[in-house]
Amino acid sequence: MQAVFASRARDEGKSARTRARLMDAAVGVFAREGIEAASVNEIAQAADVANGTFYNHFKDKDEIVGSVAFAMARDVAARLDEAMQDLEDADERTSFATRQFIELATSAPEWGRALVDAVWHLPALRRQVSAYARADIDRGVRDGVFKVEVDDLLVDLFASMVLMAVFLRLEGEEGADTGARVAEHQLRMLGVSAARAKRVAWRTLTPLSLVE
Amino acid sequence: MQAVFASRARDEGKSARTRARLMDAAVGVFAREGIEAASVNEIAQAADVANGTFYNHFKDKDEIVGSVAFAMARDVAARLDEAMQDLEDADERTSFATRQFIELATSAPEWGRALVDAVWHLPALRRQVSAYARADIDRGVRDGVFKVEVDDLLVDLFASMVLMAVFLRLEGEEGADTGARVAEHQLRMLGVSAARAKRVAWRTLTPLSLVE
Amino acid sequence: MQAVFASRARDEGKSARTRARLMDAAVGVFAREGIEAASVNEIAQAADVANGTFYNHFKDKDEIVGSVAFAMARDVAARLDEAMQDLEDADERTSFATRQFIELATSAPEWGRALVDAVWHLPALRRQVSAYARADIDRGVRDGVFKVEVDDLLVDLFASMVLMAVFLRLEGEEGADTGARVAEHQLRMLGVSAARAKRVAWRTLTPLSLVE
Amino acid sequence: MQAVFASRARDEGKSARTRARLMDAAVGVFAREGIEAASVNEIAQAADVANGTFYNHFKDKDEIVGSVAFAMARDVAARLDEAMQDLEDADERTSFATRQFIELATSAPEWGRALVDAVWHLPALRRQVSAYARADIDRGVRDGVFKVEVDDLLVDLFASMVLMAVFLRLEGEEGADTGARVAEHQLRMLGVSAARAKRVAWRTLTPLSLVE
DNA sequence: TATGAATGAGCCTTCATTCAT
DNA sequence: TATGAATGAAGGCTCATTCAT
Repeated sequence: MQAVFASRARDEGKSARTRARLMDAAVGVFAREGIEAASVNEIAQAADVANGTFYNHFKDKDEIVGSVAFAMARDVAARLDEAMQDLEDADERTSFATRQFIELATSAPEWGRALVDAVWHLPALRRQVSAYARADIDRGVRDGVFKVEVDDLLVDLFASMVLMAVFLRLEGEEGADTGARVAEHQLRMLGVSAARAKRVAWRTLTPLSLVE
Repeated sequence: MQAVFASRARDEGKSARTRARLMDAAVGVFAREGIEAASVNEIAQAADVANGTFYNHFKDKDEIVGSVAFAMARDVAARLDEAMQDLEDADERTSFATRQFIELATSAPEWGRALVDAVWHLPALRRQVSAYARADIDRGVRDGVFKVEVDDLLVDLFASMVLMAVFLRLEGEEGADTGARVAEHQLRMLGVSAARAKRVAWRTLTPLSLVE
Repeated sequence: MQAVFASRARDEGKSARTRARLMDAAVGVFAREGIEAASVNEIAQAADVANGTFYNHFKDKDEIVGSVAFAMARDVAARLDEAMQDLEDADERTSFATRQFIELATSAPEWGRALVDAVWHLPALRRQVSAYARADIDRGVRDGVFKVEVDDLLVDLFASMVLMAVFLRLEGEEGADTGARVAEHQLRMLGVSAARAKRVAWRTLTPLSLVE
Repeated sequence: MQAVFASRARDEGKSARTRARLMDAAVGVFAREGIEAASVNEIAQAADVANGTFYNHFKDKDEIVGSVAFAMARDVAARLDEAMQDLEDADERTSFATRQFIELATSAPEWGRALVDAVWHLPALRRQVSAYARADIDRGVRDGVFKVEVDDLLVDLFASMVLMAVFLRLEGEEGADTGARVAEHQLRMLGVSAARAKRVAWRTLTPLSLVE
C-alpha cells in the first residue's frame, strides 16, 4: 500500500489524481495476482472507482500495464541516479545499482513482483532497463576499470542475474546478502580483480526507498 | 511442428498416441501464446481432437503443462547425459551442457520457447534443472577445477543466464556464438583462468537433436 | 408469466428491476424444468438479458434458487398472515392456511411448481415453512381446540400432504375441492370432531392472489 | 453394497448378469449422488464395466432409472405381499405395509434414498405404488373396517406421508418409532377408533429384508 | 457383447469492454 | 469525467452418447 503515484499527484487535477489512484491500485493487484490474472474490475475496485472509470483513463488493460511498468522503471532509475550522484568509479556505480535495485525491489515486494513480472511481459521495458545499466558499464570500459569487451549479451546476462536475484529474494530463497554476491559476480565478469570485486561489492549500503 | 512425442509414441496404443499428439500440440501452443494464455480448446484444436478428448488424457491444463515440461526437461537431460558420456573434466562438461542446451532450445524453437516459459512457471522444474546442472559444478569443485564456493545462488544465476541466452537467440537478438560466450562467462565465474575458459568454451561443437 | 417480482420492482433502480426480471424468469424455468435441470443460461435468456448479466446479480445458481424460494415463501406467508388477521380459532386458521396455500400455488402454477420443487431441495425452506405452520397448531393445542400431542413429525406430515395436494392439482389430477378435503383430514388428525372438521374445512373461501 | 440384482441373476446368462451388476451399481450411485447427478460413467465404473458396455444394456440413462426404480418397487411389493399373507384385517395390513415400507427403506439406506428420489422423478412409479396401497384400503372399506370414503386423493396423501417419513428417517430427523406413528395417523384418518389405531399401529414388528 | 477412446453439445463462470445516465 | 449495469465472447470442464475394434 505505497500509493506512490497518488502521493505525487496530490497537487494535480482530479483527473490526474484518479489516474494515479488507478496506477497505484494496479501495482498492488499485479503484485498480488500477477499481471495476466489481474482484472480491470479488481483494479478499479482497489482504486475505489467504478469500473467504467478505468476506461476514461486507459485505453485498455495493456495500456495501464505499460504505464505502470515504465513509470516504475523511470522512478527506480531516477532514484538510483540521484543516489549515485557522488559515485565516480564505474565499478562502484555498477555494484551500487545492482544491489540497490535488488534491495528496492525486495523491500517493496509489491513493486518488486510487479516489476519482475512486467519485465517479462514487456520487451521494450527490458530493453530500456538494459540501456540504463549499460551506460555505467561502458563508462567503466572507457575508464579502463573494466577489462572486457562489452556487448549487448553481457548486459542482458546482467539483467537476467538481477531479475533472478530479485525473484529468489521475493520467494524467500535467498537472504539479505544476495545483492552483494550478485554484484561481486558481475564485477568479476567485468574483469575486476577478485580482491577489489569483493571489497567494492560488499560496501555498507544505505537503503533507498521509493517514497520520501 | 516437431511432433517429438508423437513420433516416439508411434508404436504404442491409440490412447498413448492421442496423448502424445496433445502434448506436441501443447508445445506449439505454449510457444506461440505462452503457457498462461494457452487454452485447452486451442490445444485440442491444434491436436485435431475434440475438446472433450483432452480431458480423457489430462485432468486439466496444469497437468499437461507439467507433463510437457518435465518430459521436455527429461529428454534434454537424457540427450545431454548421453552426449557427455566421454567428457571427463568438469569445465568441459559444464561448458558443453550450457552450449548444447542453448543450441537444442534454439534449433527447436517451439520447444525452446515452451521450455523457457515452463521453467519460469514451474518452480519444481527450475529446481530440477538446477540440480542437474549443479552435479557437474560440484564435481568441478571436488576436482579442484573450479575455485569458488558453490551455492544455490550461483547455480540459479547460471540458470538465468542460460534462459536469457535462449530467449535472446529465439528473439533473433543474438547469434550462433551465444552459447560459447555464455559458457565462457560461466567458466570464469567458476574461477577458471581466462585462457582456459576461452579455449574450453569455444571448442567445436557437434549439434545434437532431440529426435533421431 | 406472472412477473411478480418485476411488477413489485417497477419503481426501483435499474439494477433491482433486472434482478427482479431474473427472479421471475427463474420461477418460470424452475417450474418448467425443475430446479436441478434449470440452467443459468436459460434463466438469463428467459429474462432477456445476456448470460453475463446474471452474475452481476447472483453469485451462482444456488443463490438465485435461495432468493427466489425464500422470497416466494415470505410472500405467501405475508399474504396469508394478512388475510388471517381476523381469524381467531386455531382450527379456522389452520384450515384456512392449508387451503389458501394450495389455492395460491395452484392459481399461479409456475410459482406453485417452483415452490414445491424448492421445498424439496432446500431443507432450510422446509423447516421455515413448517415452523410457520406449527405456530397455529401449537396455539390450537394451548387453546384446547386440538387434542393431540404435536411434534415435528406431525407438522412434517402436514407439509407433505399440502405439497402432494399442490402437486396433484398442478398435474390436473385433482380438482378445486382438494384444499378443503386436505384441510378436513388435517383437522381430524388434530383431534377435531368429524362434524366440526367438515364444517370448518369447507367454509366458503375468498381467493387470494399474490399480486394486487 | 447389497448387490440384490446380481445375486438374483447369478444363474442367468452373462448378459443378464452384467445388466444386474449395472443396476446394483446404479442403486448405489443414485443413492450417493441423487438420480440427476448420477453419471453413466460412474455407474459403469461402479459396476466394473467399460462405459460403452452400459449402452449394450440400456438405451439411455432414463431407461436404467426406470428399470431400477420399478424393479425396486416390484421387489418391495413382492416382499410385503409375501410377509402379509397371514394378515387378514385391512387395518393390520395397512399398518403393516406402511411400517415395513418405512423400515425397509431405512434399513437399506441406499435403496431407500434412491427409491424416494425415483418416486419423485417418475410419476408412473408413484401411481403404481399408490395402486398397490389402495388395494388394502379398498378392502378395509368393503369389510367395514374403514369408515371413510376412499378416493385417489387419500391414497396419494398416504403416499406422501410415507415418503416424508422415509425421508426424515434417512435424514436422521426421526427415530425408530416413526413408522408406527405414521401408521397410527393413517388408521385414524381411515376412521379407525383411536384406541384400536394405537393398538394396531404399535404391534411388535419383525423386520423384513430384501435379500435373503 | 465388451471395450474404452472419441465426440461435441452444453454448463458455469470470468472478464474486458461498451454505453446510457 | 464518473458511474455501474449490461454485454457477449471465451475458457474450463462434464457427460451422455457413439463407434471402431
